[in-house]
Amino acid sequence: MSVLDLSEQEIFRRQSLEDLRKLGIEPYPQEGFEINTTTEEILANFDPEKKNYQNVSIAGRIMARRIMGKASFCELMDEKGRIQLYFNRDEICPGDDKTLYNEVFKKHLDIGDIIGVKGYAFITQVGEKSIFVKEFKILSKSLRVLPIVKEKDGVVYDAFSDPEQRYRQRYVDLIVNPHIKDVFIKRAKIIETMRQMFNEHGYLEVETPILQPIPGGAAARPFITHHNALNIPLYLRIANELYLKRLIVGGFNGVYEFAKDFRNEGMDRTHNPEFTVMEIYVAYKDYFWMMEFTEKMLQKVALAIHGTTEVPVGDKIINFKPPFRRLTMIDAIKEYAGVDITGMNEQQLREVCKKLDIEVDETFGKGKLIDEIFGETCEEHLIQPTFIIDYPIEMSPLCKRHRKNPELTERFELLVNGKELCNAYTELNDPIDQLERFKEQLRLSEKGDEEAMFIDYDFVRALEYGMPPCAGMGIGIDRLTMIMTNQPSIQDVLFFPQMRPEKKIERDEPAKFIETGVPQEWVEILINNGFTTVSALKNANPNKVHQVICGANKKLKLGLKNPTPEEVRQWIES
RNA sequence: GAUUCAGUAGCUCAGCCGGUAGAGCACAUCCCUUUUAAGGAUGGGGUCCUGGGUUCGAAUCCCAGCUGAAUCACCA
Repeated sequence: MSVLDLSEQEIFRRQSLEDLRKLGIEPYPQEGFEINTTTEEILANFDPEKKNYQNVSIAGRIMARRIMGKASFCELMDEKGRIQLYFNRDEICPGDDKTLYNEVFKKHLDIGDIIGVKGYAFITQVGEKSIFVKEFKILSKSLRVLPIVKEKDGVVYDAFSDPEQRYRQRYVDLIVNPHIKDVFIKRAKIIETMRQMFNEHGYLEVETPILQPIPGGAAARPFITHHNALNIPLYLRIANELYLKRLIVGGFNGVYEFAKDFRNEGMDRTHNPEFTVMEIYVAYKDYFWMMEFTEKMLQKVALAIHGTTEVPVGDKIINFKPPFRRLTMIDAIKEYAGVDITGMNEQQLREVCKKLDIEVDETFGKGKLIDEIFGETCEEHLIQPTFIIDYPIEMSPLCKRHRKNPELTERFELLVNGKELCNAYTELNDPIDQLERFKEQLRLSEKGDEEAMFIDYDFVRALEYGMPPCAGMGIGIDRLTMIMTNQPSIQDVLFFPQMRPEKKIERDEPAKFIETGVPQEWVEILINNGFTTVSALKNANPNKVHQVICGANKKLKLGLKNPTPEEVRQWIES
């Protein structure tokens, strides 16, 4: 990296780094730094009358500096919060040599540097709990300038708010917007709460393949990759359902997995190509049992995060207190679209769509038509948690037929805030029916449905050995976190959401320019004026190049002797 | 994929009926012994996203592109 690529401030910081080394101070020391408390504990518990916290050792990042002659204040931020540090020249440097304060502290420390300090807690004249620093140690020098966010009386100044930069450089976001951490702490708590509940029931947490030869268990386009040693294609899983059910065949009564799934589809506020789903399968249960289990689970999660079942989401309050409303899909359509679709055939359903002004495709079968009607007319109304039950059979190839109506399946989805949160079935364990359903999917696929499922013969074989009756449920952890933390976008509940790659500027070494005949003094000027590669220079108009570099020479007052246009032509044509 | 908006200093943004590029914070030098969005003085720092066009002259107007955001559409 050339010095010209650095901002002035970055150059100053690199200079400080050198100066520190010259003073015998290693800016990146090997040894650790013992800490014995946190900013949070001191601020919460320090009491001058008790004379506690008189020997503290803490470490963190410098987030603000106020220097005034012999005394200075810094703000130190650790994982838990910020506390003010008080530096006094004669305390830091008791002898005659004031270098440590005047040079090291005042000149070579910057906002963003990580330091360790030892000292005692006290209260300043203005009444702020602070640390009186007796010693400090540089633990890591920061060479980049942090965006500085200031705050007074709850008003934030110069917030670091550009979403692109926040997501691309999440580490900076977490430093300067520490409240972002809360979302992720809550996310971990949500998962912990669920895991604890499952374990109490005696269910086993398992891991199943992410690289799968057949991407099964859902309808979605997969990511494809290749295994060299076996010379076969492999898919990143779109779901783990079929593997978990194999384990139920194998004799476990309950298995669950927090799984990263991958789908090669669009990205938006509620979709990221990789996302987390929790799936759980419990033997000898049906979907009614699973609804109650799901209600209890969500109630526990809401209580763990909010201490109440009432959760604020946007301008709404969502109440996770069981029991949740249960509504069949047909009744939902009756209620919100005002149409009774009971017993309708495909043609009649098409007419309903037309009447309701719902766009449909020729390839849609009955199931998809009903799903469209439901999606268009009902979803947005289902704000409070609502189980939508008994889906048409065409949409649910892994779900058991309804015990009373063979056109339907024993499936429920839980809708919250107008969005699907959970999906669950009484699982299909009839191997012959399962094979038929897979074959129907194959027909849909041949008809052009890109998301129709593949046939997994090994899974059918497993069912042929016998799977106990079983209920299964999947829940989107990212969406659950969005609801529980009141975040409108999936990007805000993922540390590192998928982004387009950053544009890289191609660049040749200066030596390559010199090889083609460009005098050394002009190389950086060319690079800085957009001719970053030799080939870019070769493709340029010689007159333009001449004008640009002569212009730069004049503008930057470099005092170089301008080359003749003929010389420039030779660089380019050589 | 469609529409709208945005891209100017390290950060937040102003300038946009064309005429030498601005502020606050941050940074540098100096002053200041308890300050707190510390303060005072001085100073440095910009391919005004990129490429074309109009023009004597473009950050500003026009066209195209890139990147991002919002809304909508699509997607179990």
